Amino acid sequence: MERYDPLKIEAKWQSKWEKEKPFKALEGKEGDGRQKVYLAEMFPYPSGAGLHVGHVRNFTIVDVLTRFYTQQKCNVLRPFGYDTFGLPAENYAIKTGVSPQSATETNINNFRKQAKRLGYAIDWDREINTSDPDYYHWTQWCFLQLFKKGLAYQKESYQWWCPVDKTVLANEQVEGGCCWRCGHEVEKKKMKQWFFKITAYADELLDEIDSLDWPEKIKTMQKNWIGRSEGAEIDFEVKDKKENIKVFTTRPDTLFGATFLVLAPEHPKVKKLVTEKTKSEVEDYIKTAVKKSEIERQENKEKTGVFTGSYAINPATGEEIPIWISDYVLMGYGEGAIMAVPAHDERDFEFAKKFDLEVRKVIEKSENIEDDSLCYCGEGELINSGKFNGVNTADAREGIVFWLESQKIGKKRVTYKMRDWLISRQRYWGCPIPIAYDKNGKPHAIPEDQLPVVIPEVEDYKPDDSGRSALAKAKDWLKVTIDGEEMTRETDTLDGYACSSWYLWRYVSPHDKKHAWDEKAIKYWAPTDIYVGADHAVAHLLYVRFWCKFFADEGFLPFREPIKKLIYHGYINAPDGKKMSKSKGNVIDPLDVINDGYGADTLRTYEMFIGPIELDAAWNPRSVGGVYRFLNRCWTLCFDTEISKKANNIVLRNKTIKKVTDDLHRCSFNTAVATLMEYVNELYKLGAEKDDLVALAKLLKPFAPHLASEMLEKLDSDDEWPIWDEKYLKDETIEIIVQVNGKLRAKISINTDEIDNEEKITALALENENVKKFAGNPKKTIYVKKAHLLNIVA
RNA sequence: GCCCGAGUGGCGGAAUUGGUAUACGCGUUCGACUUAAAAUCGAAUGGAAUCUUCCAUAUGGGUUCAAGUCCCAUCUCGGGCACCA
Repeated sequence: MERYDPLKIEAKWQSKWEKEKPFKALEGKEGDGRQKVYLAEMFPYPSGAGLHVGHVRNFTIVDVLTRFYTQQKCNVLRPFGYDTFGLPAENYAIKTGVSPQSATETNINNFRKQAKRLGYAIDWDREINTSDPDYYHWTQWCFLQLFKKGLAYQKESYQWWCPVDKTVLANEQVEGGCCWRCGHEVEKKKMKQWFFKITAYADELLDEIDSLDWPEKIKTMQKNWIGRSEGAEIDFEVKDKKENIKVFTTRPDTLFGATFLVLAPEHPKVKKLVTEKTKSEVEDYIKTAVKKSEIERQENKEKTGVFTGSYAINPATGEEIPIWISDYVLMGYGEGAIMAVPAHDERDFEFAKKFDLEVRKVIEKSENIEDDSLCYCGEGELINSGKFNGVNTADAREGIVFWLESQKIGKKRVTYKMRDWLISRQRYWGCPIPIAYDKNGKPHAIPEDQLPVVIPEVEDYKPDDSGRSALAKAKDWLKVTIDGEEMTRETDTLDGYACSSWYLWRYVSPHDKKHAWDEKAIKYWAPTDIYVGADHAVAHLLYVRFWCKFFADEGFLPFREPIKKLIYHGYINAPDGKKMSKSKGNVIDPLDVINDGYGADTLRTYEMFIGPIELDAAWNPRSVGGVYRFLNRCWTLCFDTEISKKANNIVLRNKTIKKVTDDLHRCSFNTAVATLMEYVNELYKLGAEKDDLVALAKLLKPFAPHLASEMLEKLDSDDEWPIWDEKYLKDETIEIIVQVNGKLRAKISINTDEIDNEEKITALALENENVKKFAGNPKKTIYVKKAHLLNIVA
């Protein structure tokens, strides 16, 4: 018998697949009558290091499902692409002078080669690359649609700025006060920047989350990120000035307890509130507050602030209350101003204590609540609140807002934590924003027939502190004529997340020269049925939903949610349980595992067996060997004719088919592999007939496609997914579990057709010696047919 | 601080709807084959008592005929958010 030689058979099948392209999605009539299934992974950033084991987990999940549905004769779309814009290629260019264009090409070629070495069932004719002008042409087109509708707009404001990468960052890209790419502390810088108005879809993004077949964890994270809260907007008149201050509060019921106002240091009205006496102190405070980094703010939550010198009138009490400024009030949320109710808000309480401001209690908590703190934030009955005395807080929230509305000094208001999406980047290696400015600095869209705006070649990729990208150095490129008028191009590029916000739709018609996506193809294939990834819970996965809703509104997409089912898998860590990293030297290279002789089938099957898909897992080299032994046993079973002998395993076979099929439907890959291992172990003991081996090869194919193909060839069989027959799922006899008071005391065997004969089963159980010992005096019996179990209560 | 998860042998984990806890794999031990080793095949493997029993699913309580699974409290770990008014 020939030995199992994975490297040899994998080369054979891979070259066959390369030639015959069996994974091409069927188009037109060919696909008729078949169920369409559109699967994708979050496409990779092709780094110079090549595939890592995390990619392999990601791609293999998609591959197992792709093959599972393909074997069921579905019409499957499983494309592949590369997310190529970004800092690493640009930083590499700055360091080495190798252009990002050329480094990207090298890396893509390597990624493609490695993905092919893993035997993935990819439709290679649909490859996309976000830095290809044929692709970003349409990213720019998407931008222009948003621009036309006012959903891409410019705003001058304080933004996160990374002093190392010399670019602004979105809120989602600042992690713990540091740049998500280089880890350096970020600063605030006042700049005019481009934004996408994602907040226009806040409610819909929130409301439709519950309908998605996504992990709860991700749904909760998105809900928290959107952070909807209901409350009121209230006008406070400024004493002796023709000015008023709007505040947002979720607790209008506490209005009578508002003893001062606090404005964010960046609040535009601060200038008008200062007096000769307070001016210099206020200006100093603003200067330090703006300079303060996020880290400093987090580390030191001690309240700081200054009095502006002005007073406002509390509309409920008519009293004068001082107006302060403090950095604990954030400009980006609500109105950037609050009414402080120190008796019923922790933060206001701290501030009042520090600056010796009045604390006025307006809520009496009910007696059964144990809370001795001076600041009570719960519910209760109003006191010191004029005509609202005695009203409970929940009713008062309605009542006071109603009163404010009648006085025209306030109204109901909903706010969100989510901000608009900052998309300008002062970097070279990104999609140019298709905008030009006229002499007055007014932005104009580059006409659609002049797209794509191609990235110009430059000599020096280095960004600087000018706040403009290296594109500004391409002097000729900067000039553009629109409608006969000479203009200057925008030099910012788009956040990479913009490029990945629509690629799932490009895949349906990747070579379309006239449209971002083809109308017919999108109707047939999209939305994506299963999307697999390990990151981007809020950023990418929220942006795709936002663009989907926008393009649905514009009539370009016939659906409002882009991803039906999301599989969010865990990371693979080093054998020591720590994150793999070059500096720690604990990186497992998947290509090494293959080339060490294990082959791609073992690697794939191992990563599916490593543990539940949603959890992190640690690499275990010995377990890789265990999976290799399993595949070896499959080989032996099929090719060693001495072991294969006539046997009757029809029940075992049908049970296995059902279990593996069910497990794949619920994405329980580790137990599917375990079931196949059990099956093989049983066949070793019982002997196998041809049908057993055919079933094995077909069920194994999603995990180990090369080996399974070799087996199917030898067995002269197609690969159509096997179907179990209900009538073969039952053995002739059934084991009944007999418990006494819930404890196992005996097992009795009956004929399967006696399963409903509770009387006989009970009688048999009570005859059992061991049962008699424990249940001499049975009170009642409970028979659970479904569980094959009889419990005797004694 | 707030919001989610999770805690099962020496290890990774299984138990899908409340119904035989520890599937499968690793490791370990023994045996077969071999001059020998590797590979392969077979057997055993939660703990304690020792022949069928007791104790075990982070800890303490509860509901139930029956709890890893449900409820309450506590501890530990992981993730997310973090002055969002």
